[in-house]
Amino acid sequence: MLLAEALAARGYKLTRPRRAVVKVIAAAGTTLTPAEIHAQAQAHYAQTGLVTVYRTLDLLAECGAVRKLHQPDGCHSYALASEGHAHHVICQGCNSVVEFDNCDIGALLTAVQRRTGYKISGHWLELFGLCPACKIATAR
Amino acid sequence: MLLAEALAARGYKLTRPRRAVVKVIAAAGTTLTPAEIHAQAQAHYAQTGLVTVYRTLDLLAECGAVRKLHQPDGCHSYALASEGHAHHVICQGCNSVVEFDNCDIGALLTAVQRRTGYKISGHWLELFGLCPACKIATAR
DNA sequence: GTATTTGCAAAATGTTTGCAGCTGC
DNA sequence: GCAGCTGCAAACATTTTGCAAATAC
Repeated sequence: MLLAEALAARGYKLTRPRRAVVKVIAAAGTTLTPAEIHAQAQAHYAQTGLVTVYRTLDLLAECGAVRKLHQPDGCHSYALASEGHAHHVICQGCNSVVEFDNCDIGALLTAVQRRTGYKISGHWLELFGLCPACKIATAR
Repeated sequence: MLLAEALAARGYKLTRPRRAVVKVIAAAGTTLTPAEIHAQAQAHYAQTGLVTVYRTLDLLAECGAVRKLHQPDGCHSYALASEGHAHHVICQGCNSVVEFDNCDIGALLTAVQRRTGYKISGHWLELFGLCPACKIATAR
């Protein structure tokens, strides 16, 4: 389990509630809110507290193992993030997420830098749409 | 004042607090939180209530005249948005924003659609960096 | 004149903090 | 054994709602 290793590698203890949170996120394949993670984590370890979920999410985000996503209806969900630079595509039907890493917007960045005079150091890109399953369901 | 017209065109009344909010946003050139807007709006119309700021922001966002921005440290700020499809570049030094509209990521979208099988219907892109002034200030 | 809009107070929601006890290493 | 971690309760911040009074048109 990569997430767990990410924590251990940084000297964080692998406690039962952390394991539970990590399991839930790793297994999900969808965006999850802290409350959802909390509810599901209790299946793995019943005493898991919501506060610990928040704290663990902070930790995982800091390690880059998880990313906070920003959806039209709010900014309260998280998803697994793999190593390196990647972005997410989110299904608006079922919240499933997949990552993609071929984000070549270098030319765009250069153009914007020239036009605005800003020195651009980071960007944030998210795509929305329908996953194959929801695409079919909607077509009916 | 374009913002005000956007409201009037949709049959909304142009009340004093709404004018105040609109003035603040139009004059800002930076991202603003509801609380900041509220504070500044009171210079134009002292009784402006925070609740009305929230309601006016909803209205303006619905008209597309204003957009909610998502920054690393939170998702509580708004900025003026011009007509049509555009994105924002935000200065991490002073929160100034400028828009750009040459967002040609069509090739990227096609590639991601092919690779993931998702039907992509929207995207969200924001750039972060330093404005010319902050760039100079930082260089010292 | 009337429907819309307002501000206030209160409620709801989401997140963080303080702290005594528990647990992984 | 001890630092780090936990859950609880309470604090906190932000946003929403109910409602009577005020206002734009």
